[in-house]
Amino acid sequence: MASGSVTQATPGGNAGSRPVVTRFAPSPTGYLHIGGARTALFNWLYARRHGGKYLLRIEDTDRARSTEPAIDAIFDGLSWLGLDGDEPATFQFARSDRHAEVAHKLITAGHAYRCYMTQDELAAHRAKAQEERRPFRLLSPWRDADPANYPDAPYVVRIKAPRDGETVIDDLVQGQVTVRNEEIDDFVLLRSDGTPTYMLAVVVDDHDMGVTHVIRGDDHLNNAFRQLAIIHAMGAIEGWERPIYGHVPLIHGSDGAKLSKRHGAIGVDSYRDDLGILPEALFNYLLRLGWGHGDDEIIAREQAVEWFDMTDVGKSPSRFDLAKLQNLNGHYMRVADDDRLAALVGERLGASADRALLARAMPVLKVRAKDLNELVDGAAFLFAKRPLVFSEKAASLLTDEARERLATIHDRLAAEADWSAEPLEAVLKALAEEQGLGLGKLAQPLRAALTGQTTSPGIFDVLVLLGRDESLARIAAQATASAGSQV
RNA sequence: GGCCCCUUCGUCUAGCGGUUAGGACGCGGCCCUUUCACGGCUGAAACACGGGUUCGAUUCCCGUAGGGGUCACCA
Repeated sequence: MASGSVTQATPGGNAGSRPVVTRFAPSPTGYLHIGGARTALFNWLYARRHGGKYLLRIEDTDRARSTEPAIDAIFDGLSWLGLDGDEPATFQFARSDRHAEVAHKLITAGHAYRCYMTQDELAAHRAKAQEERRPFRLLSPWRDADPANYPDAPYVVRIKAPRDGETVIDDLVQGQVTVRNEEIDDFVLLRSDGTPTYMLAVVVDDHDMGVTHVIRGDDHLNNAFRQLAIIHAMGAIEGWERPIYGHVPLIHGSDGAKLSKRHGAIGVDSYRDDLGILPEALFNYLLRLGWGHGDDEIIAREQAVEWFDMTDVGKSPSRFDLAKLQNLNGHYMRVADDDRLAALVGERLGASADRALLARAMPVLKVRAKDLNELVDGAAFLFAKRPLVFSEKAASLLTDEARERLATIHDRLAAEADWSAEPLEAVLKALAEEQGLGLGKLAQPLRAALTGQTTSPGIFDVLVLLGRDESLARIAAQATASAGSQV
């Protein structure tokens, strides 16, 4: 698959012939966002599809920005989506010594060097380049300096990047991408305090973890060329192999701009807790963002493992569409287990909610909701206390005429011994026919009296769910009250 | 600005030289119906533009335009 650099040998070849090992390597500086979740998903899927391993690595080398809550949120989000790593996660910061060790090997072999330029000097060079309107390219005077001339001052370690030729990547998603080596600067490997940079750490960790396939966001495509410089150098020293890359296009917000806090860049936990999304729905949605399998839309986890491949990942960025996610969520709620849904809704409703009642109501409740929040709203009438609170529309339904009918309905229903849907329906239909009315003329006021709303599950289901006593009490409350008062 | 990538309905996508350009979400209409949903049927809606290559381009090549990414002692 991956070809070598045109001008550089790639000792050891590539990782394509080994068993697949993928990894998801988030930096814990924020929460697990939608883009990260999809990257994790693709890595998981690719590993499963090819019978390989899927690993996790926390890139916490930025001590100032890495936080414990962020790490927890990432693990929590991944776990919720069923994307736990196959082995305990690696923490990058803990491996600093190993990273430094590699940097020193690079120096010894002449592939890296100490650079004594200060940040002020660098800034000055950059400013000058800016002023002269030419691209800034670092040319460190220390690249080929004699160690005998090293001053007693702080230094960083820089890679001695190749300056001739070009580097080629055969990307699983993007295809063949070529960059001239002169575009690759002598980036920093070790900071002046001796700590490794991200660029060094990823390469070393990926190598040590045996990662064969690096599947990540498109924003890393340029980095791949830098990382390859390190890999090629270590390849010359110890035979390191280059991984196979797959750079997945980014997910944008609904306005086409980069996902930001303003639109959609909320954590995965927010989709669960605030938007009431089911994990299987987000899984399915994310899967279809950038990847397709013919006309298939509803794709279960097992099916995804069977079908997924990186070659089917599209090359263009996609926009996040909440409406579609919610539609998918509606589907998954309808097929979800009633007890599970009852538990989820129960959590949100608090201890007072009767789980058994919720579970019994679920079949007629869940077809009317596209997320857990709507499910909670739809279930509210079950636990409402008298006197009911009426919506404006429901109140307007309870006219004097309607209240009179409710009185009749109350008496007829009270006379029915078998409180189940069929006989209750028979009673109301008989009454409607007797009065020469459509069933709706009776059902709508009844619905209002029973639920305080104008929409609800089928009225006979509501009657049964509420039970004889509560139903009759709610009807009586409206039948006896005079129009206008809302008891 | 340099470098890299991308471009099919509003959105997600199928398509891999010859199709009435298909599906899904959303939107409109109809049906079902005690409300709202679900479900069914149906309608409007796309190949960014310009050159090539070819008997023939949505499909291949080159430009243009637009969009995105990246240029740190952040990751």
